[in-house]
Amino acid sequence: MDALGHFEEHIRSKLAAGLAAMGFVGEVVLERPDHEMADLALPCFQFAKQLRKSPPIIAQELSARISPDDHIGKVWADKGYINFRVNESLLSELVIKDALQRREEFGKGDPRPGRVLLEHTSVNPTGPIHVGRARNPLIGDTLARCLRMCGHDVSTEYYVNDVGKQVVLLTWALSNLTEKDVPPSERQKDDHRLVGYYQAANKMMESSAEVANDIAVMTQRFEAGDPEVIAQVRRTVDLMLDGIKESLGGVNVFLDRYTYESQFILDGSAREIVERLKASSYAEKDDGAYYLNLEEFGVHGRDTRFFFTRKDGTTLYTTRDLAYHMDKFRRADELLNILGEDQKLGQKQLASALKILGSERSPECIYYSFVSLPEGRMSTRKGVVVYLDDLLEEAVERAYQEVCSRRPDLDEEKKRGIAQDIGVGAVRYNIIRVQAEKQLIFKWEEALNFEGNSAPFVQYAHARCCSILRKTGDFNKSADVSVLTDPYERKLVWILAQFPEVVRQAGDKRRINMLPTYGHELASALNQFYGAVPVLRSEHQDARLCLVEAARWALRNALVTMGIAAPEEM
RNA sequence: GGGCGGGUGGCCUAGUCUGGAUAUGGCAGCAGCCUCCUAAGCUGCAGGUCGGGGGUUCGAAUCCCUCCCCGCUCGCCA
Repeated sequence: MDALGHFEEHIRSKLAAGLAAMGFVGEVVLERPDHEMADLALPCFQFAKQLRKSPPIIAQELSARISPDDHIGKVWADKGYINFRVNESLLSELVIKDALQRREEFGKGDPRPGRVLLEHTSVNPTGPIHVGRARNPLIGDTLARCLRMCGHDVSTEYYVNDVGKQVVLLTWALSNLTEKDVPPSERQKDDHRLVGYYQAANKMMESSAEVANDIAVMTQRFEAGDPEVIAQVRRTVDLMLDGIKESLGGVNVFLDRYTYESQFILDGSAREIVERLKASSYAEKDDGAYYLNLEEFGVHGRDTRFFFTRKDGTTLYTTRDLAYHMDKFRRADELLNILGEDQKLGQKQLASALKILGSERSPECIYYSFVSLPEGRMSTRKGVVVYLDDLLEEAVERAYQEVCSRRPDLDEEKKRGIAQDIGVGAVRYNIIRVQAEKQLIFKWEEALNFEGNSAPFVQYAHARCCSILRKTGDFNKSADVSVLTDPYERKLVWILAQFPEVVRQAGDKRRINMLPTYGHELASALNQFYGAVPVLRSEHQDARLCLVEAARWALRNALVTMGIAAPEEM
């Protein structure tokens, strides 16, 4: 248990004992009021009925039963509440010691059992990744980092859709068209370059029966499991995927594994799923195509029919996805999927089908709303689109301009490095800070915000800590921190103490937007302390340096958990 | 039409699961602060029917009902 947890537990048990003595049986749930008001509090209204006394009197009597001790600094009753201030010296000592000793491990939870497989991104490899879908890798990667910080064993995975008309069409385009047939691409990266081929082939297929036939034949061969065509498509997809991987790497997203959809055709597992489903009592047939009737799974109306073969007997995306999930369950204990909100029905059907297949487990899904533009939904086809590459490039460039104007003293390489950290951080932070279900409209001025509630704000606080620490050299790391009694110091310690719990909750509740919220709060407390309390050449220099270093680790670890670099100067 | 998700000052947002004291911050606006550890900062001011209505409760942004608005979705596509 972290330091703060001990305090809470201590106070809770004292309260429970006190209430029991007064005749109350039940649960005691503490609250965290505004820090100005109290550290911890218990509203006493809930006990009024059972104890037949008014809340202020209960609070009064209960507070009289509890006296300050090594954990409790102060206890008092106020307006029906019983308030606590913890023993600040002890809290400071425990929290600061914890941070200084555990350093990059500060905030990390104890190892938890079970393997977690987190699938994210999985965007179709038919074009560069755009901001509309960029929430997926950023939420997925941040959640993976957060869960690891919580102590989970996590691996991340991208499901590559290398099956279907779209990728066959693209493959056809690459072997039948040349550079002359397509408009020049703005970027030489393959994922951008290939879009022209895809669009040109699409047009040709519409206007030429011969081309359409070529592609249809190719698609049939693919679906029949022709290894040659599958391999050819795979090469095309890999070209596109390399571009996507590069974009992801640009925002610090790296996946542990890429699983190709075609695998489940080649190894026969999709076929096996078909046979097993056909044998189930839910299977029905319409014009030769098989489906599951999911009426009794709470899927109503027209959605109750969940097709798993075409009338020609070939498998569908959903069939392969089932095979994939069965495969994932063999490799992990817990499955997490990050999905666009358009996947909800499909996932409900998939979960039902998994039950029919005899799986007791189903994946846990986290859905996000697409990022749209002020003019509407993003679409590569319509040209209303902002690519992740463009956003990142712009963010890094803007950051570079800022660094140049603020820090002309730095050398070029350093300025570029800091600009990179800031640009990437700003992009990640701005997407992560909003809860996933909320619809988000992309605005350049917000995405490129370097002030206020932004990554650079948190990074700057970290750089400030580093700057102080750099100037001082060695100091007494076991200095007596009980001298840190200034309100700014106490506030900072209090927020520092929440860090382990914030990480835990962000992971357990799958609400990673708690991380930026906390990061901003922590950075803000550090900045206020910085402005109000001198550290260097002050009377409590060593104690304050300990606090600064503890804050430095918390800021750094919070940033790293968000996949954002913690530059030492900026 | 059905299902799911969102609606919090001009704009963005936390809090909603687990009801509790004056609703969290940011942006934009206004007024201040760099002879002192980096002003990407700090301080102050101004700005709110928590979509509307009803209910439950000592107490509702939070729970229940209802209505409104926005998004997604309802393929033998992937």
